[in-house]
Amino acid sequence: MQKIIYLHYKFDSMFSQSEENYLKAIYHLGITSVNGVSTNAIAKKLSTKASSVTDMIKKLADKNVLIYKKYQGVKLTEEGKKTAALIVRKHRLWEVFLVEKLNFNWDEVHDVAEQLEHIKSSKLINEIDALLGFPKFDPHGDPIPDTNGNLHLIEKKLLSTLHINETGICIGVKDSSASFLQFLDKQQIALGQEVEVLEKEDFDDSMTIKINDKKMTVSNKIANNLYIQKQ
Amino acid sequence: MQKIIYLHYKFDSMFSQSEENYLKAIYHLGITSVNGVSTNAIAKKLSTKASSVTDMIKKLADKNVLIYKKYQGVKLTEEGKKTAALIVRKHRLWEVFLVEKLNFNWDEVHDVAEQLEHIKSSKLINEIDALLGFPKFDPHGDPIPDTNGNLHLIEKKLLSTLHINETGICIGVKDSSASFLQFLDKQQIALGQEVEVLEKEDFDDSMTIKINDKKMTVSNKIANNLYIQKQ
DNA sequence: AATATTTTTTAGACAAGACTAAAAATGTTT
DNA sequence: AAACATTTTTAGTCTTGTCTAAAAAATATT
Repeated sequence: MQKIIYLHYKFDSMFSQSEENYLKAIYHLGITSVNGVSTNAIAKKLSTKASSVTDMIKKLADKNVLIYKKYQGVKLTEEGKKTAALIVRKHRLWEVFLVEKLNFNWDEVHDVAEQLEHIKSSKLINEIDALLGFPKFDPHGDPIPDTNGNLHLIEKKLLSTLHINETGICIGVKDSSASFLQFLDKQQIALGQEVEVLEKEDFDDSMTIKINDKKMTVSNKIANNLYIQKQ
Repeated sequence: MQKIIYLHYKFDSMFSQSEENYLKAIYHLGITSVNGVSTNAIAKKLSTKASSVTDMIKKLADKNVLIYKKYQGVKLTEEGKKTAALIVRKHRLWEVFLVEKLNFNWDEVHDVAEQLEHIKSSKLINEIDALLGFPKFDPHGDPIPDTNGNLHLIEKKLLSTLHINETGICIGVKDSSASFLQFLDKQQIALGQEVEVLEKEDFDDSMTIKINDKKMTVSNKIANNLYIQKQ
């Protein structure tokens, strides 16, 4: 008599930290494009070499989280998308936790969340979610995928695309580098504030806006990195 | 003209996850003995092979966190002790966090804390410490080292060493395996409860105690794993 | 003190993940 | 379509951390 043992491979997660980082990078890169994600794009995103990427995507293809045809780039499978989304979920929930509960500023959370996102415990992340009151967005305005990896996309435009007299609410940043976030802090620009476009300068694409009841001029680079929800 | 670059190796931590696990194991094993910690003891603690241990302790000796002489076992240096103590600090603070803030039971925290203890961010752990109100003990009654790695030892005895009519307070467990902790839960024995020894049985070293105003008989195995603070 | 046993170390191998350099495929020009 | 440029892959190497098997040292036993 022999007992059959069912291996529950999907118990929590079967991916190494490195594999998770690749999945997340491909997920982020693939979200915009309909085509496959190129080896070089992945290498650039992860600050690694194309040859290392080729090695890893072969491994991930064997694990059925992505489709790989030589020289054709890669595409995540449904399983791959879900796995990646759940890592993103963890990352963003930890960011909210750090800001809401531990007095981190929004420019300090990234590196720590980058580590915390790899902690394997579904109870842990669900309890964090509950502790925070099931937030739907992280401190940079990015949406938090639900427990199934689905995310509720919200309509948003870059500030730079608004026309004169249009108004909206500042709901996110495209560039979430510490330097940009610190710049916004200095200018007292924060998410949730109301914005109105007063003037646009053709010469350098700068624009004059009223934000938080203060009038100010922002460069195109700034306007290109602030997401606005149209009212 | 050449700029001199000072490398701040001590920034946060220069140890790999594996190195940290070895340091912690040696720290725990060395706390009791005055002699060095043997290769085999480390291998057993980490469920690895003696040959792997030899490799690693050579590397750690090169990094000046321990003293190693062939066939003589190892001893942590002051730097090694501090490094290890700070990992233990993180582990125990995370355990408190999980129990106090995330509804974990004391028998569920170990594996998750084992992962969380490797997160590198001094701000993170200090904020967790503050959020918890600077606790001095973890959920199993073990002391939490301070930011310098020092720990305040408290006088405690095993329940098994108490004599008839002696009383005390249950303040910790020696064995913190899930099965022992679940057993205590079932018996409604918890830290903080008052204990009085009513009877001791010479035959099997079991003892009858009054705990939490309930009379019960506990085996020697139990009494050997419960720490009592004498009143 | 000699032998047996246990512990520890060495030597060599392996897997994961990264790298360099060169080859192959694809894309772009003219 | 041929030549050039870019991207991607392959082949081989390296590091970290692990392992097995065998050798060496320390400890225990007779």
